[in-house]
Amino acid sequence: MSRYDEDTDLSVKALKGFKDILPDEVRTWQMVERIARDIFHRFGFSEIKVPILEKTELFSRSIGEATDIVEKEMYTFEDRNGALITMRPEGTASLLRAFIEHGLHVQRPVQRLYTMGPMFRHERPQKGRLRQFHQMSVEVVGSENPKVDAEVIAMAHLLLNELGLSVSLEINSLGCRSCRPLFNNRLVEFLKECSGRLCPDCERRRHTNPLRVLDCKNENCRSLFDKAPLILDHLCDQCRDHFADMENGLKLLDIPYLVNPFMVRGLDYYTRTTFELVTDALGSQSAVGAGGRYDGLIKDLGGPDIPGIGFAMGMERLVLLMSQQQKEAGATSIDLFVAALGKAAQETAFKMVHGLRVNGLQVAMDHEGRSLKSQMKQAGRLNSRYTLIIGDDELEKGEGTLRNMESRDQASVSLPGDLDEWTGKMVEMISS
RNA sequence: GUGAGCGUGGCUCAGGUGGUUAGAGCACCGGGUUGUGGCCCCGGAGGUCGUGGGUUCAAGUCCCAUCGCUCACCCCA
Repeated sequence: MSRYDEDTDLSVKALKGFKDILPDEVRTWQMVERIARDIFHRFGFSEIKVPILEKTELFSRSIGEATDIVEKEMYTFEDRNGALITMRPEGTASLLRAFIEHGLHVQRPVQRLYTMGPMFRHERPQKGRLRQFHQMSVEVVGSENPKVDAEVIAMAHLLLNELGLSVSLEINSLGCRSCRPLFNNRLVEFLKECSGRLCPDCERRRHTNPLRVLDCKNENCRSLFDKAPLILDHLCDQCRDHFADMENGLKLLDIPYLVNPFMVRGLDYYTRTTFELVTDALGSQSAVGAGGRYDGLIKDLGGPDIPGIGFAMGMERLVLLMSQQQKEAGATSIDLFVAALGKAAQETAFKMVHGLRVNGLQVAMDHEGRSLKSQMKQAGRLNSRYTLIIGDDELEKGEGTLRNMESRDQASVSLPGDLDEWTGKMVEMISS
């Protein structure tokens, strides 16, 4: 559109990277959310709802000042009072902020929480990546036991499983604040030796974020990294034991996994265990879920010095996989369609339909005065189990025709003398 | 921020080297069955071809610009 038309064209479209989720697709979303909540509850998690807007500082302090997310992807602006605020780019920071603010750690030594909702990052949209996207964010706060890591990973794995999706699990450890810096130094030295033979991106990352270099996709770089130092070989004793215990936990639960020593995370706060649930079915967006441990984060945010672990799952990516693997939610159906012919019948039907809805049935009718054939069509389209046909003849006789749409059997049913009594009978008849 | 591809009715797409009223399938509405669905048949409504400009006697069809969408890089769930 030219600028001229932007002025005259009154149609407004959604922002780039912002999507409407239409009813057909929402059904799959609801299914995913229902199954997820069910599983989270089985594992003892409680839902928490947190705001979408936070002080910008929350994210720069947790995610990391130098990360791409904070540096160039956040929706940040001044509110009307001049306060610098940001639309959350991820869920963990907000959840932990709430955790700290309300002192939840004193209620229970170990807390299991999850939240779901929209996140915002100003990136160039592509397959499986939007500017407003949705995540489930799951966190266990207060335990550094590696069994908890394994348990959380097992839960994420189970969720994918129950959704009928096949993805693979990759794990790694990033070490802690005492062993990671040592490894980092060694890596920087190694990369210095490689200088000149790395791809331009790696040459840049070598300085900005050395760890990132390790998961470069460039073939040439990868071959160079055959001899690169691996974090797993440089873990301190405690981290090595922690990783081994976590692995053991996965084995005890029969969770298949792959150790990927090149896996890194885009958020600075991760320590020790990290993991990703990956697929090759989403184009370049391979991770449907990812997470890890963040043992110093809560303290950094002004809370008590307690550890935590969690993960996020991308709802859009889950739903995309669901449709690709033909796991979408099936068609919906209703209990009854009332086909009324003529004005008097429509008025009676109007009352009946409301009475049935009040009593819990899913009921539809047509108000446009269409032909019976047309109304039957609507009933079929709505997947109605029954259709009640009422014309002027039926009104006079005091009997309607109830058609079982699947078996095509029809029977006479009396029309309401007393509406409440009749409604009760209908509900019973149709529910059985 | 960089690169590539695409932009025709609600949706999916046809429309060789420019030439009379722009097509199909799905969806929608009506009819065939004077009061009965999912199949079938018939009919109907709905687009001026993203937008602007240019070339030409003539452009959806060529050129330029612009907007938008998509995918990829980067990064990430």
